[in-house]
Amino acid sequence: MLPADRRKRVEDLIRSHYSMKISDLSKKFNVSEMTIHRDLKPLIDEGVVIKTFGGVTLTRDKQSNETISEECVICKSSINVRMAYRLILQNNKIEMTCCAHCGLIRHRQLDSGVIQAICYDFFRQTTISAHLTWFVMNSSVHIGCCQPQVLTFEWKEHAEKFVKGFGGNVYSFNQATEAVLHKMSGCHSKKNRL
Amino acid sequence: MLPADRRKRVEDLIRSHYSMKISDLSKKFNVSEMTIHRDLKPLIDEGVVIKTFGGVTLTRDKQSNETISEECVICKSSINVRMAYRLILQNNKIEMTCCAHCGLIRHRQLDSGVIQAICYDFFRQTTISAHLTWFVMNSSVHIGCCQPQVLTFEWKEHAEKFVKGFGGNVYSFNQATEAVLHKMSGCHSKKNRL
DNA sequence: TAAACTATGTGTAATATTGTTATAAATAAA
DNA sequence: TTTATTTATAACAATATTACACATAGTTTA
Repeated sequence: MLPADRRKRVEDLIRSHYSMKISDLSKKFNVSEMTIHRDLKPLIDEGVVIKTFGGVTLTRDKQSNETISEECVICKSSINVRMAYRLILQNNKIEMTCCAHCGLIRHRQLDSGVIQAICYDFFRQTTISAHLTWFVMNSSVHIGCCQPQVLTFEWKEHAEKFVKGFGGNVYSFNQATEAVLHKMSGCHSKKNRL
Repeated sequence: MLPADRRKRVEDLIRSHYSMKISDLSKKFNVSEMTIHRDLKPLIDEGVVIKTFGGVTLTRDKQSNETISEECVICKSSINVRMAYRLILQNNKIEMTCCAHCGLIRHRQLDSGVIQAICYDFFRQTTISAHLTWFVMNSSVHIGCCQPQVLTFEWKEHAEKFVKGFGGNVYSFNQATEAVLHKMSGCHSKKNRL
């Protein structure tokens, strides 16, 4: 491998891993650690990485880089923003659940403690106030989040057409809350996520 | 072999391999390394390639690689990963388009330069090889990406049920490629994104 | 034919890369 | 704390690569 290619790949590796050990990079490319140190020199000068004892780290702010993976307050699984349900509380805190299923449960739990709740259109990912959202349950599509699955739509038309294709029922906010609680026989199944 | 032919082939080799070692080129064409250096001179002056110690590298790919650009290579809009279409190229580079619409166009452009292409299930966001994907066009749902809109599904059943609810047609990879090109009357509309 | 030009190879000095060593610094262990 | 281990840095040497000058062979042109 050409030196230039190795240097590029070293940089790519650090960028994708956030931090790397010098010894690992040395083994990976089958060169001495001194060579890795030398490969790193320009990146350090540019301010791209900083050296730690035994390794290198991206200088970029860790927070802004890593996906601050929050977990669902109900089922504790990691959250895919696309399906998320957000609850804005009286104490100005914001809670997030992995999907409308957990969201409706949490919403019912906190009840009047919730000032506002928002979810996202399943198709277009637009933001919708939960009270104006159309919920689809019992369809034949399984996204891989919680069961019974609850999908959210901004437009009733979309929800109804979805049901036409994939089965299930369309609910308003209040109907959906009741339906979820009714369906749940006391337990909450935590499924694998994407 | 005529010098001019060799020079052409040297350039082609670099273009297809992204980077090459001077020593390998020298052996391949049975000329001295000095001759290869001289063959490279005009390419360097043109800015097509740059020399690294022991080899040459394409300059343009370095650009697209350094600025890991998250914009669609076709329509230049920012990319929502959910809809993205990824093209893995022969030179190990990866290109990304904002949606299957742009993806199919790019795939057709590069043709055999594409080793593999992947897209994501519209519902579950699972990864699918483009050749095995089912494409839905002309449905009544508009996501806000490019028109004519192309949605991608892993399962034919999902695609068909989607069409049942939202109209449109289901296409295989080859059919979709043709359909997109046929629909496009020579222009590519750049639409607002989410 | 002779001059001019092109293509190519060779030799050499300058430069780049790399690994090894020794020494200093940082960290871990006692 | 002190000691041991690991890592970093600098200096050196070996090797690889490059750029340049020059020589040679072939081709074109007047």
